[in-house]
Amino acid sequence: MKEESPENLIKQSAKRLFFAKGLLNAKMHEIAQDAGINRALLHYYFRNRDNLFQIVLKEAVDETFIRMFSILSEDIPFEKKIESAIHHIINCLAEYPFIESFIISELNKEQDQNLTQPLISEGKKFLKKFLKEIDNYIKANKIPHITPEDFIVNMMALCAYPYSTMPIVQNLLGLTEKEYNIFCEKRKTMITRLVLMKNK
Amino acid sequence: MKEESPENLIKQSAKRLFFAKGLLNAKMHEIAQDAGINRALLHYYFRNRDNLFQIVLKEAVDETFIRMFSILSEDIPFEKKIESAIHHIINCLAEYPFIESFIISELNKEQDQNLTQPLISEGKKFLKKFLKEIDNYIKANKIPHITPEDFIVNMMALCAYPYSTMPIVQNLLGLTEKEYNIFCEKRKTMITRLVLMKNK
Amino acid sequence: MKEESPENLIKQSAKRLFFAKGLLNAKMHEIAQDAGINRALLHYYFRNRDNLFQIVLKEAVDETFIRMFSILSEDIPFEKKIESAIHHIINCLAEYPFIESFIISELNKEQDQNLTQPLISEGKKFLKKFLKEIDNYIKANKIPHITPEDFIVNMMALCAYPYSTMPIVQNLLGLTEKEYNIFCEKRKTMITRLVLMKNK
Amino acid sequence: MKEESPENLIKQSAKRLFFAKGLLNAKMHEIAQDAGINRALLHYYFRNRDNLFQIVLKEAVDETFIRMFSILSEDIPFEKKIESAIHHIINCLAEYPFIESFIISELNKEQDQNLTQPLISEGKKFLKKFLKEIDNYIKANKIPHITPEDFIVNMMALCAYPYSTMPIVQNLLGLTEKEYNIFCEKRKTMITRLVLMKNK
DNA sequence: AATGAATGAGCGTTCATTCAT
DNA sequence: AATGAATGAACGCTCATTCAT
Repeated sequence: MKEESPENLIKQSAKRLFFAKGLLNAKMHEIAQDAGINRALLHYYFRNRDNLFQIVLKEAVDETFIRMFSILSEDIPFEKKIESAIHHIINCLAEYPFIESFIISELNKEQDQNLTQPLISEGKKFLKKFLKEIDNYIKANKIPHITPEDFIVNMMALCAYPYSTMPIVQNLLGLTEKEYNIFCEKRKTMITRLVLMKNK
Repeated sequence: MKEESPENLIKQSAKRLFFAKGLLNAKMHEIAQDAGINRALLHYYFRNRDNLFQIVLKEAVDETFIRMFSILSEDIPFEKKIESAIHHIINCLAEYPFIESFIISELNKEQDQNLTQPLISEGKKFLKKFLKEIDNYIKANKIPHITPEDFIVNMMALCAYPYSTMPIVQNLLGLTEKEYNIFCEKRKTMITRLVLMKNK
Repeated sequence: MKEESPENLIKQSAKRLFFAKGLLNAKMHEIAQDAGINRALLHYYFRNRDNLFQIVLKEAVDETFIRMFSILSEDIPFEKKIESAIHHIINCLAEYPFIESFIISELNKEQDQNLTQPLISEGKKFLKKFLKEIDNYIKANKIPHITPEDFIVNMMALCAYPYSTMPIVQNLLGLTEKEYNIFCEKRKTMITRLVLMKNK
Repeated sequence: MKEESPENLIKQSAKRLFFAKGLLNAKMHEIAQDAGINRALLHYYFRNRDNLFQIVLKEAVDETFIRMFSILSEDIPFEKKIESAIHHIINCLAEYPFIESFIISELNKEQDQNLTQPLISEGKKFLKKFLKEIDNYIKANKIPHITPEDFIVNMMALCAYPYSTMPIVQNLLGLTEKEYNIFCEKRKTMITRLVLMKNK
């Protein structure tokens, strides 16, 4: 497999620590250790910390959010798209539960906003069209009290929250990691019904 | 006022940086600077970083989550309690949007689990009773496809998500800080209706 | 004495290593060690390496070269000024033999030219007037084959060379450090006579 | 041509960076890059940095200083020899202006004194004889106030100084690189007259 | 109570050097 | 002979913490 190359090993380790284990401030030496390589080799391949950030973040954002925008922009029935997007986003979050936390945490450091520039600009472009589409659905189905903005925030919230809060909620509910993943997985259909108001 | 004491100034600054501004890894010197005092004085009052963490975290957890448990344990009609809790949690998050992110981020460092010990144990005790109460409500109102666990996760998710993701979502929706706060505020009633399935 | 303050100790050590011992690339830890203090304290007082460079270099340049410009700009007889300047520059070089080497070495790294900006601009302004003064002297005394530019380069060369090359020349001439300093000191009058062409 | 061999390419690059461009602390990677070869190949041919130093330094010292000793030891009229030596040393310095700076800089690091051992021992042997020859010339021509030691230091100083200080002096005099080289070149005859006291 | 000064541990990064091919 | 990959040692710098006053 091509996965064995040091570049990929490093990127996998970085993603695992940043996005999967939630070590938002993982040290270079931790990443190197996780990848089973020397600290200096990390710089040999990725120059510096920021560069490694940008690369793994871009890949992860493309796979999850940009892909979600793409799914929701397809020319298929609205309800189908929503279901598909919910499945996609939950599948992604099951792999990288802390990706949103990481992005937010980086943003709050207020350094190079460039990191999320693509995500924001792509997202705005996408939203402009999509909010209208939601509005049509809301009116057509006479869904009360919910704005298009609420609709999309609700959808994301219901998907993402149990992942980003996993360390606490899993514990509170007294579930094993496996059981908790099943719990989150089952929510796919529940969330779809809830946001589309198909409560029968 | 008691607020002027250095202890309180420091705690306020720590909470502001950690929970309000989302600087999850704020440096001691930043906190001292924000409080307008000397870096060494910080250690004089709070010994070390971890100790400061514990103290401000305990206070914040008591004010938000323990208080929420308390509200939801009161002996008043279920729907009233839910509405009250939603108001409470959103009010708290409006002040400290990143408190959950902070807790999770600290937990992922896997050091002293003691930090959230009280939150977890209190929470488990509370949940044991409350999940049954939800179950009763679900059956009584014939709400389909939703488990008690879903019910509470949904409630929290719909409240918390727009706060923890504020830096992105506010930007994506093209709202000012003020407009975004109003947007979140308005969600109170929407969320109440949604989780209680009062869609009329 | 005020010399005992850590700032001054550090600056003295930096000057000693850079300008006196000729360790043009002295490490921060060497300077700290020479000053008898902690490595981190160096940054406490001088922020970073470049800042320390700038400060000690500016002080040394002001004391030696800017002062020389000042002496040679005084309104006293030409021959007196030359004699005075030669004494001044040799006295300075006796303390910091490698100051010129340091400046050149830094310049060749081609980073912040700002370091020597003041020296250059002050020097140009000074030279414009002074070259004319030399020209008058050359013509008045009918000194043959020497341009004003040669005159000043010769003067500096005769003073500076034995200092910048001390480690070799002292050894070649088989002199102790003390003897070599006396040798250089004695050159003051010889150089004065030579550049002024007073060979009687 | 033999010049194309990697060894020679590397040596040329090292000399260019060390002696011509004045990058006294040029990195191995800069030398390799300048030579258009791999960083590892540099070690293949020259083992380590110190070894490369020794080799290029020995070659340069032989070409300039040992050769100068040789010229000044020839059995021809004193004044002829001086003139010839001045021409030789200035020609050498025009190619490698910073060779003396490099030697001194290395010496000040106080590691292997072996580097300049040959230069020193050859020089001492040469000087022993030559100082007497100068002394004879001084007495024969009744040159006042100048010792044989001064004589030779003056000669070297007047030749070398404008080269080692080129980055500053060229700038101060407001000359282009070409103009400055001509300026230094013209000094040959002036220096010859000055040290031999032929001021007519 | 309050502060400037001081320190040790650690982090990101560079660099000469070596290894494997 | 030649090169990409890999490593250990060191360097500049930061930061939490302590000391002295």
